[in-house]
Amino acid sequence: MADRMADGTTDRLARSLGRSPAVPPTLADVAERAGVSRQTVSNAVNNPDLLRADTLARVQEAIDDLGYSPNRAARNLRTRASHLIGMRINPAQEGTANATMDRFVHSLVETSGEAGYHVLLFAGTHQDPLEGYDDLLRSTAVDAFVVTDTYLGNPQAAWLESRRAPFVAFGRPWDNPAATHPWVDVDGAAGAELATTHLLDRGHRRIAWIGWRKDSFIGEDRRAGWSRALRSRDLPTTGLASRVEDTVASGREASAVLLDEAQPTGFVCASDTLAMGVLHTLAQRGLVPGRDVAVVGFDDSQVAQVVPPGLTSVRQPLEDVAVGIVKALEDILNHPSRPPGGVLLTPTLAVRGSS
Amino acid sequence: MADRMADGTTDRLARSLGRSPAVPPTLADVAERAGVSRQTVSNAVNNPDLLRADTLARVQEAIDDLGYSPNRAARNLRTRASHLIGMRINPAQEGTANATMDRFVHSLVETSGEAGYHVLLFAGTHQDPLEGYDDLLRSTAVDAFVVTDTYLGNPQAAWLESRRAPFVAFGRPWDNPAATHPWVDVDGAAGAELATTHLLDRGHRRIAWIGWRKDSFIGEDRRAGWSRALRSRDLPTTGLASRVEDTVASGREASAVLLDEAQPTGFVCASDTLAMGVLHTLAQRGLVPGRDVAVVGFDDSQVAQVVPPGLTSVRQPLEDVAVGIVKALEDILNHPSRPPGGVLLTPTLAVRGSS
DNA sequence: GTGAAAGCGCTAACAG
DNA sequence: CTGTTAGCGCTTTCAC
Repeated sequence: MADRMADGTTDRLARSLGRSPAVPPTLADVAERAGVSRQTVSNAVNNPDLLRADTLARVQEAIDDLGYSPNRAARNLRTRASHLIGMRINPAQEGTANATMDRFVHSLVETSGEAGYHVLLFAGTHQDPLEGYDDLLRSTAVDAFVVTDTYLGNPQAAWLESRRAPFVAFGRPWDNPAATHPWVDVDGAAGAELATTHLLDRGHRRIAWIGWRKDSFIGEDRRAGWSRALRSRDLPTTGLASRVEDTVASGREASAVLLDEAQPTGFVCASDTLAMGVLHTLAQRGLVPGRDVAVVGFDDSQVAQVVPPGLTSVRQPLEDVAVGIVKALEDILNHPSRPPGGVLLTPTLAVRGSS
Repeated sequence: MADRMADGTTDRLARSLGRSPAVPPTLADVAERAGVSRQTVSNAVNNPDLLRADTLARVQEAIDDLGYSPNRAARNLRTRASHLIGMRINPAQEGTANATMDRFVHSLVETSGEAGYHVLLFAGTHQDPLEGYDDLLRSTAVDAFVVTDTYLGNPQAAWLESRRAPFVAFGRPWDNPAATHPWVDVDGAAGAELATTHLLDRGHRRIAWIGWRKDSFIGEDRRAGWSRALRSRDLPTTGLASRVEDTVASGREASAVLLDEAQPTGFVCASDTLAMGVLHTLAQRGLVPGRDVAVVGFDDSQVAQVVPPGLTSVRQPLEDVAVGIVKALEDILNHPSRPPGGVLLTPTLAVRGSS
């Protein structure tokens, strides 16, 4: 011990000769300065209640003077926790209006930061949905994952469950009702119903739907909201729906066909991308959105916000999603026994010039 | 040592009774299974050349069997490196077309992943530009930072330099030519010149500029490209430039005034957000972008890509920026002595219907 | 309330 | 080429 102290002091000396905190101070440095043991400093940081007020003050002063912050690696090693949340991001989709995930990342970073967690991003490809998770898990680099693309029917959830890895999903376990992980999702049917009802309130009676292919759970969910709203007023849906790929071109083509064959006065779309396709068709035909034909998108992307004359769009409460996910994360991390549940949030409608 | 071995064996037993890799295997587990020392396993992972081929194969087999991956916390503690790159993200800007940073994050995550680094995101506010950096630095949570909003004249760069913290900036040190940190940037003047020349080639002679306020280094740089292109052909710039805030409304108002007072046939804008403002004005006046008036934006946002009839826009090579930044990061981390430099990349033009 | 001892899992340095 | 020793900085018992 005496040896170590001596070495420590020498280190201090060497460090103070250097310019800046190139080598950060350690617990031992603080202890020495405050004239207490290392454990006392640790307690001052982690269990301040255990210290006498005057001791705490003295230690705190030393901490401030030295600019001490506990070394994460050491703490992580000891506590077997990294306070890092892993999240995989897929390549950015160009040529679409989709930016939900980017907006969500912002919310997640802010919310988890308040809870003392940082977000670790890793890359993934659509080819191998499991890529990246395994390594991070085995090397105990993260405490938990946030899984976001459950809608693809991806196997991450099942795989993570089998590895007993803590995670929370943004999105319901559509294809696995027996799933036991916590999740947070937004009620897409309610969103589409909100959008459709909005158009009904504006006097529209023939309202078309442009959505995704039938194998998309989310797409079918949103579509159900549209048909529910129309049926509740005994209005027709036949011939008014189209299921296409999520591209601007598909939205453009689908809306052209619908306009010709079904004469709708309004469109509700499963995404802003598809809604932009509708705007393309209207522009081509010299029709003015909001005056001649009403259009509503989904996700309230930046595109919806800035395109003239403004695209009315269903807005997912991503901030609340992040809050719910972080809450669920803390739950499973701190109370592993507690049974996990799901949370379904309700979207709102951002009304703009297109309706 | 014998004690420890015995304990280790007991641990193994306990673990194997559990279902899954709830407790990941350690170096010692692999060593025991392969019948070698722990150090040999470490070498197999980090310096495979040091091992004889047959030993390596045996160790590798044990590693695979056990699904071993080195514990990051332990490795980080020992090597004093986290292989984490910190990056601060500001709150998402709603109501604008700006998404450069989101696109950049994707590229950075992918590129740094290939180099063995993960990206740690932390939140920040415009209020305190230093918030978050200090703690991460002192707790040695990250090996380096990527600083992105140098354009605000923010003090991070100077502060990080004074703390001798490794970092690379996306953006030139405009306000500090003496800066000694590496940086990567995109030549905004070249981009605006490219855009302006494009309109000149299409026959336009009166080309207006809508840019940012004079205190924006980036804005002035881009503006210089516009005026350079016009002056080189002896064309007028007087009365054709406007400096406003980066909002759609400002772009709308500025373009309306310019249209009335200077009769431009084309607009080059410092951002897609401003360009969208121009599209608003055109829509209001029944003018068709690309036919009646040409518009070019900056950043090639999703908005530019999907808005009818497509917004021509200067595209920053963010993938190359990320590659350059990661390269610089590896340089300063592995060769701290090597003098850092700056890299200036040239943007391209994505031509669409608006021109 | 405070202090001493132990050890998380790994790798750098050296010994064989 | 392989094994032994030591210790990164911290927190968790457990004495005092």
